[in-house]
Amino acid sequence: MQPVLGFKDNSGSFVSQLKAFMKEHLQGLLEQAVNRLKEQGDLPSDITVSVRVDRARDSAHGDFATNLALAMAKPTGQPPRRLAEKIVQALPADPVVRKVEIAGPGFINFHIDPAAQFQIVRQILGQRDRFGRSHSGQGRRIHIEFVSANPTGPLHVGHGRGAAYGASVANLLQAIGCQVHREYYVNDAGRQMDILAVSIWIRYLQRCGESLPFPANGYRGEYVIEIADAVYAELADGLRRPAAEVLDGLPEDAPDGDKEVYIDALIERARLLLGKDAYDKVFQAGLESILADIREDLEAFGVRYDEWFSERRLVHSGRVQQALDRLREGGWLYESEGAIWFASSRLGDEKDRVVVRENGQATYFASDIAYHLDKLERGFELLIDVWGADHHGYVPRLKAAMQALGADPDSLEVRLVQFAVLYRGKERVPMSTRAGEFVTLRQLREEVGKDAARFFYVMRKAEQHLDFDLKLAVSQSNDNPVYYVQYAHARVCSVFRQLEEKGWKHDVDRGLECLNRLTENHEQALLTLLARYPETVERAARMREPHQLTHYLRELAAQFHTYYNAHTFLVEDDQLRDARLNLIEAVRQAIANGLGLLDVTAPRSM
RNA sequence: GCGCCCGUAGCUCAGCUGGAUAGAGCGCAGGCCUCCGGAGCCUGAGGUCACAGGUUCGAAUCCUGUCGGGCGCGCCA
Repeated sequence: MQPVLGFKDNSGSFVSQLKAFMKEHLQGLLEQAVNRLKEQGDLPSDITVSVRVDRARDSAHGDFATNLALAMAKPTGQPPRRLAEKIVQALPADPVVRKVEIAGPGFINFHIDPAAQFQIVRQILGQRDRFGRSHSGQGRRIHIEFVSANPTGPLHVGHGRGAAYGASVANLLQAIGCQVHREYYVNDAGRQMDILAVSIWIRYLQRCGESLPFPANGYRGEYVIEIADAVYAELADGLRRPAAEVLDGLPEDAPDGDKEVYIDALIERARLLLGKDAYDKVFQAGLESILADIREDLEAFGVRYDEWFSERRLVHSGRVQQALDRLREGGWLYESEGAIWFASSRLGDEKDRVVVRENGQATYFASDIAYHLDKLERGFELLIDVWGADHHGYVPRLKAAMQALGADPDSLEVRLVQFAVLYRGKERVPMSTRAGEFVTLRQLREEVGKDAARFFYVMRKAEQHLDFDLKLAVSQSNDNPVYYVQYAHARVCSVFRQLEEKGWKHDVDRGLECLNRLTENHEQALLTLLARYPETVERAARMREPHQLTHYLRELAAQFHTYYNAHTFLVEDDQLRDARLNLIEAVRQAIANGLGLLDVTAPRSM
């Protein structure tokens, strides 16, 4: 492997490409300086400091800066500027560091040798699609669960953000060398599924010609009718029962009665009249059809899972019972008012929670505890759950459960995603989930396309409310960030097509040898920006903030467009030309890699 | 009432876990340009970082309180 930077580390071997972040290199130098001062007795040997190097915001402050001296001033009782002087004196000589300055209250500013900046181009062209990936995650096994919408209907736009966010975070973690397991928890065991089954059956009966009302609490979507039709096509009148028998003696439905009581009674009636096998057939038809739809939808959205985990399987395997037993052994369960409670308030929750209802049925929370225990037992070190922000009240109880089961509460990390509000220009798009008239994720995708949807969804911090402008997302203008970034990529490709038309050839090696021809301000700016890509991926992954990557890509694209407008790449001077082509090819590669992590395509032409 | 999240330029938002003169895009004002790919480029105005205290060398960032907005607070999932 060719060294990226021409410096050597302590052991005298070349610093490997993957570790060759300038920041880390400077940190190393500073640590050496501190150690040297400790040996000399200029610093107390028991002092521990974490050396941090940041990029300078202002180029007048050089390229990198550290506040080390400021941070050490207090513990050592020495004035920061004096400390800074000592540190600078103790700093080992290094070829890439051109100048070190002390500024302001005691900052140490590093000026990097411009020649070292060129090496990023060599690195990118060498690493190609591996550029920006690292091993800092050390193969840590991470489980990430996201979307996990009930399979009672198609995904809507509210799920879209969780999907885009979860998938991007998963990609980022994988990029820094974590072993990531993506999972969808299929809630196929709860009462909601029975409501779906019964909704389908009623539609089916209507299809058969029975005249009976649709339950107020049933699922009203068009898809329910389609599933009912499919059942009818397969079984004809096989599941038909007279309306009078179905409705006989049922309690009053809303508005006069209680719709919850009514639907539960209707479920019981369906079970009774159909028998277990036939009822399961309807249930299964609904589940399979909707799950298939969700899968296909997500697939087209660029989201893939390693596993679709069935709640029903979990329940049938006895895992819920096991989890409850374990809690009981730990003394966390007690009985009250006929129900069994988990004493979560002892672990920070605001009140205790029911795990087994008065009617003997385990709650959703109980199976969720079992599910998370199962994840841990599968050997994952970190569990990341991505939830809608409306579920935030649920976090303390699940954390409490983790703790009661003997797990480190930090092994569960819940990421809350705020809702997105859709706009068309200035106009807000109405989204009423209740009436079944919601905007589906599929509709969104059809309107703005997968790429724009994925990008827009993660453009903001997850905990920030998102205004999603559909009109902007489809516009072919520089105001549209996706278009702007993709366009930069296509533009590079276009330059290479132009090159061919002119009958010239791109000599990469010659370009690499002539990188020092890249002396323009625009070129220098691009080089520093490119060098920031790996750090950006690293930080975005560590902080679970894909929006940092979208912002970076926008910046890189903007810088490229500026460069494009200021300078001609296809010049007669072939050395300069090849150097510039290498630079823009590096830009293209960084954009392609970044977009790839967001599952957004990088088009060669638009 | 309690809890979680948010409050930064006219608008939409960044701000690298406490650093130097708080940034970008759009919009606005002025001036150039027609170039490899669709209009671009440069300059400028615009801020009490919601408010008030506190922590310290140093706060948009951390702590407390107040105000404003969003969302939760089931033996639903």
